[in-house]
Amino acid sequence: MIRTQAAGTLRAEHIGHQVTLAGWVARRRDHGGVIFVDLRDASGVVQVVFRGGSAEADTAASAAHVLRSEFCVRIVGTVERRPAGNENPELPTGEVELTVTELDVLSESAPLPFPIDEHVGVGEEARLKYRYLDLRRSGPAAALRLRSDANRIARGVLGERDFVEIETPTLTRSTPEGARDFLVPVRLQPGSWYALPQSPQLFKQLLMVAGMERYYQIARCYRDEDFRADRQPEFTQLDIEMSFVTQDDVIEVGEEITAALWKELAGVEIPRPIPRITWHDAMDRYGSDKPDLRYDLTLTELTEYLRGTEFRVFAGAIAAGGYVGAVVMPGGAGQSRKELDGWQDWAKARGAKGLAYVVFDGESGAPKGPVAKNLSEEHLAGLADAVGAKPGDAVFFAAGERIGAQELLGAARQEIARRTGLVDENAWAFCWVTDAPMFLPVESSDDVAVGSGSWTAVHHPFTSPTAEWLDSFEQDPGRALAYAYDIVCNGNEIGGGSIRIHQDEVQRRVFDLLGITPDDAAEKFGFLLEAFKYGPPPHGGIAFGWDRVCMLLAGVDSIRDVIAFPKSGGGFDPLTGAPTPITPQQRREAGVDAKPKPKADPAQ
RNA sequence: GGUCCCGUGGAGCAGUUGGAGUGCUCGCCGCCCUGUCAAGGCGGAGGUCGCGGGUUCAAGUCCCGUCGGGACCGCCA
Repeated sequence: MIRTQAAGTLRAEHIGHQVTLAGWVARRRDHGGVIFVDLRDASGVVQVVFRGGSAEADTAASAAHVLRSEFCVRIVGTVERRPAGNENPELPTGEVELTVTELDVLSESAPLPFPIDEHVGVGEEARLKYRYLDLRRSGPAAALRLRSDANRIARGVLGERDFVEIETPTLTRSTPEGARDFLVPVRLQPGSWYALPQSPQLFKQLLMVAGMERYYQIARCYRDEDFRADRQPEFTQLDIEMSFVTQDDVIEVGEEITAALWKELAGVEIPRPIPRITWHDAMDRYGSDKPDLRYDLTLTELTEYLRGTEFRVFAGAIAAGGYVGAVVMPGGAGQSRKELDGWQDWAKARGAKGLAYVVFDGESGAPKGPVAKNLSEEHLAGLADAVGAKPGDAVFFAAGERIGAQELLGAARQEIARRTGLVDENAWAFCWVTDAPMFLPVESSDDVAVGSGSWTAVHHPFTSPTAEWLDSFEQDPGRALAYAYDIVCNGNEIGGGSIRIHQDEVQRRVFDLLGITPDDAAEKFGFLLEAFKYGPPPHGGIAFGWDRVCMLLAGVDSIRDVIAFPKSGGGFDPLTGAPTPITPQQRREAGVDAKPKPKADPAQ
């Protein structure tokens, strides 16, 4: 090593020691006769002092005048106690300083594109283009170190429980998650393409057939869909699969990992067991399959209460077998007309027709507003009680197809919480959402979901129905439930999984309902079905959205902050400039334009 | 594919109903300075106001288009 100590580790006990440090010039304070430099390395910062005195110290001091921000230097000196009154209690090393006898400039730094300074905000574009400089800052660096700790903790929990860490291919076939695939041309077989895995789903099931019994992997996954603050097309899962388990067993492991992470990295003891709510209850009460339970606000269904109303918006939904519901905005009656109109724009931006509302007068409690005029005396009289509103509150309504209307109210619930400060930013609220429906009706024609039936798998087509529905899911697919579960933290889905189908006959019936013919199935997942002929064990698993988990633990707003080199919205990497066009020769060699030769698929 | 917000020296921001010369803080360069720690003092350099078009006597400001970034919807566990 070219240094004897790490800068941030120097303490009073080192006083008198001659040490060699190496790091970067974080800041210099040149007083002419004495120069202070804050020397930073990965461990922290220590103040070094250039002062004349001896021949070599004079040489170092005069050389120090040319030091600039982020010069990389090696420094030899003596650790000394700072003069009385000059200690800096803000710094862990603030009791001491290094008096320099030798300075060696290892490399110089050009003027920086932005300051490497804790208290200066820098735009994300600049940060990502010079991410290596951004990561010299303590905040961004800490986020990556936290992620490393999370990996270590998860490996520890799983290792203790005899899980086997196994890597699976990234050049493979399409997997059944239902997102768009990234495709890779294959030079050796022009016209044929690999897909990058959307998850290791099929491989981890094969590993169960292989008798590994307990598998995990910190796996890179690829889905060619649009970006969000919590979504990149290239992301990481902590992927887990177990044999001979029930849903409760998987949930127990999931809680163990979650509890360990939050205990060590957030200093929080998560109360266990983590509460469970069924998917349908979550939709009914919170209008979301990933409810934020940091606040209490719930939805109220009014379908029965308002039956018989003449207000066309509600009557139409009820007549069509739909749903009418409401959510209260505490104190919402105090909003101006403009603010209430703003909610209409908010709803329209989400694709809704609008957001009907009634406000209750702050003193009389009398219902007011355009919708109130359309409701009968009776309906108005009992409304406040029905939805749990007090004088001074506002109530928003949604009507229409059940899930769609509930989701609108769920989004309104969140927005209400945000605007009225209901969210406790220091709270951690976890829950499991269980008993997800197996199927949803296929609506949009551009759905890339597998199969051509009128139903699509909510999770993926290998998800097992619950015991109650095992024999009967075909009879009422819309109500059939699956052993599928998500873990939710503060309104973020941080993980999800299911018990898989391991019986041939059940799998065939599910494919049948999804409109996947035996030929389709053989073509898409033939290798899996083949494997399942050879004594597949009952199995199930879970995958954590690792970027989101780290984002929450780091207390940041975007997964970009916990990814070393993230991409920006258009799939563009501001640092490398990827993606780039390819040369004609690359195009030729890659076989991008080649037609596949018809041939027998050896996987069948 | 859609909605909203942003784009002004290297960084972060201000710039009013369109009105003379685009301003501030930090950084950068030079000089001074022996106890600072987001050091201080003096001086200096650095700008196609993202780009293109339009309205106007006059555009950083208004309009249209376009590019880039961000948030959201669609899409996606």
